[in-house]
Amino acid sequence: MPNRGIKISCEECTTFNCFVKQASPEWLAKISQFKNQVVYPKGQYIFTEGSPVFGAYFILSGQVKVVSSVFSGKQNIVRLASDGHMVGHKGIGHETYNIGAVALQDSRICFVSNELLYDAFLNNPHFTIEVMMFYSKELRKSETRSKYFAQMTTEEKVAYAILYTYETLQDHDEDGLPCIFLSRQELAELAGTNAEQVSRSITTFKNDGLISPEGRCVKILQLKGFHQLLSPYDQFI
Amino acid sequence: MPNRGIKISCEECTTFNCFVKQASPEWLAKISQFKNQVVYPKGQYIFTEGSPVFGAYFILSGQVKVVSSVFSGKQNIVRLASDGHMVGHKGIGHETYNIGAVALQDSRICFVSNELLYDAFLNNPHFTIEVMMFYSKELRKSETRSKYFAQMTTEEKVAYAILYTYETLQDHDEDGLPCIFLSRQELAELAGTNAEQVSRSITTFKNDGLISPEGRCVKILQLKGFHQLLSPYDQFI
DNA sequence: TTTATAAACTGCATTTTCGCAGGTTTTTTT
DNA sequence: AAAAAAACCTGCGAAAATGCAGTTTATAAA
Repeated sequence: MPNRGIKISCEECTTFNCFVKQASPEWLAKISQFKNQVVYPKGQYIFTEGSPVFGAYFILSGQVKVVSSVFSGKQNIVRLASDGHMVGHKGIGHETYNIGAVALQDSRICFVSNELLYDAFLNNPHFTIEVMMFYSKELRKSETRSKYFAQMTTEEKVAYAILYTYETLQDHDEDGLPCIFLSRQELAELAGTNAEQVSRSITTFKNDGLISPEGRCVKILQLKGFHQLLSPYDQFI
Repeated sequence: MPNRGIKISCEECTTFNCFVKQASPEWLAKISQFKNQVVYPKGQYIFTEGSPVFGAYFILSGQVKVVSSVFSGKQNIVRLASDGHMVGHKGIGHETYNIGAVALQDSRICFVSNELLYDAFLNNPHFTIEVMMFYSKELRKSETRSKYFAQMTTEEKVAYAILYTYETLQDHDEDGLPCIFLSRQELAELAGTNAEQVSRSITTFKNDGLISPEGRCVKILQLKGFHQLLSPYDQFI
C-alpha cells in the first residue's frame, strides 16, 4: 500500500466506479475536502457492531467483509465488498450498527459524515440515483442468496460462496487464474454452514477438477463447472 | 374493494407513507395524471418472472407477496409488502423480472413508467432519498434474514416467518387480536422449509400457548413468546 | 532450519430435517 | 346440504447435516 500517509483526493482518485464520482465538480471538491481517509491493515475492524453511525464508508481500494454475529457467538459474513463499493450507510436516525466491517487486506477507505452526505444527496440527483441503484442491486443479490440458502444443499451453497467471492472480489494468482483467498471458516460463514462441510465440499470439487486448493489460495480451474453445478438455480447473482 | 372502476388520484390518496407523496405538488400531479391504476383480485399476478420491466408498482392498498422460483419448480417467498410499499422497480437496463408479485388479497396498485419515474427522481431529491432509504432498509432486513436462515433451526425459522408476516402485514381478527392469513405452504416458502415442518412447528407453538390456529387464520396469543424464542438472534427485522 | 501454532482434512456417531403416506379437517363447489 | 377438492396434521424410515476427535498439512515464530 503506497503513500500510506498521503490522502488521495476525489479529483485525482482513479476508482471511477465510486458513487461519489457522480457528484458535480463543486460537490466532488467539497466531499474531497471534508472526507476522512484511513488505510486499514488486513484484519482490522473499520466499524463494529454496536458502534454509533456517523456516516458512510467508501472503499477506494481494498477488500472488506461485512459481518454480523448472533448471541451464540457464531459469526456470519453478510456481504463482500471491494473498490468503489459503499459500506456502513444507515440513513438518518439509526443510532448504532448491527453489522461490522473488517478489512480482508490493506484497504484505503474514505469516510463521509452523514450531514455532508445528506447535503450531497439533496444537491446531486445523479449521485443519489446511483446509490439508490446500488442498494436496489444489493437487495436483489441478497434476496437471491436467501432463496438459495433455503433450497440448496450444503455442497451447492459452498459452490455458490466460492463463485460469489470470485465474482465480487475478482482475485487472480500470478498466472492470471481466478482464485479466492478466504479461509474455510470464512467460506463457511458466507455459505451458512461449518468449516468441516466446506472442507468436504472443497475435496469433492478438487476431485472433480473444478479447483486446485494451494494453501491459502483456492484456484478456480473451471468457472463453467461451477455455473453448471448451480444451473438449476436460474441466473447468478 | 369499493370504487373498483374509479382511479384514485395521488392528491386524494390517503396512503400517506407512499414514496410518491414525497414529490413536489407539481410532480405529484404529473405522476397522478400519467400513472396507471389497477385493482388486482386475490391470487392474481401483478407481474411475472421473465416479463419485461417497464416501470414500478406502488401499493395503494392491499397485500402482495414477492415470489421467486427455481428450475425444480419450487417457489420461494422473497418479501411481503403492503400499503405504501413499492415492488417491481429494477432501475434502467434490466430487461426482465427475475421475481414475480402476487396479490394476497384484492389490492389497488399504481403503475409508474420508468421514464416518468426517472424524471421524477431527477427533480425530487426528497422522493429519491426516500426510495433509497426504503431499499437500504429492505437490504438490511434481507441480510438479517439470510443470517437467520444460516443459523436457525427449522422451528425458529417458522417462528421468524410468523413474526415477519405479522410485523409486515399487521393483520387483525374481529377481536383486534394479531393474526396472519398465510397457508402452511406459503409460510414454508417464506421460512425456507416445507409445509410438513410448518405444521409440526405450529402444533408445538399451539401446545405452548403461543398461537391459536383457526382454519385459515393463525391468531397470535403471545407476541412476547415469539420474541423470546428468537431472542438469541439479536434485534428483530 | 527447527519448533510452535494454527488451519485444514476426514472418519464416525448423533441429531436434525426431509418427504412420503395415510388419515383428518376445512373449504369450496355443485 | 351434500359432495368434491384442497389444505392440514402426524407417524415413520431415509437422507442429510452437524460436531467431535484425531491426524495431517500449512503457516508463523524462534
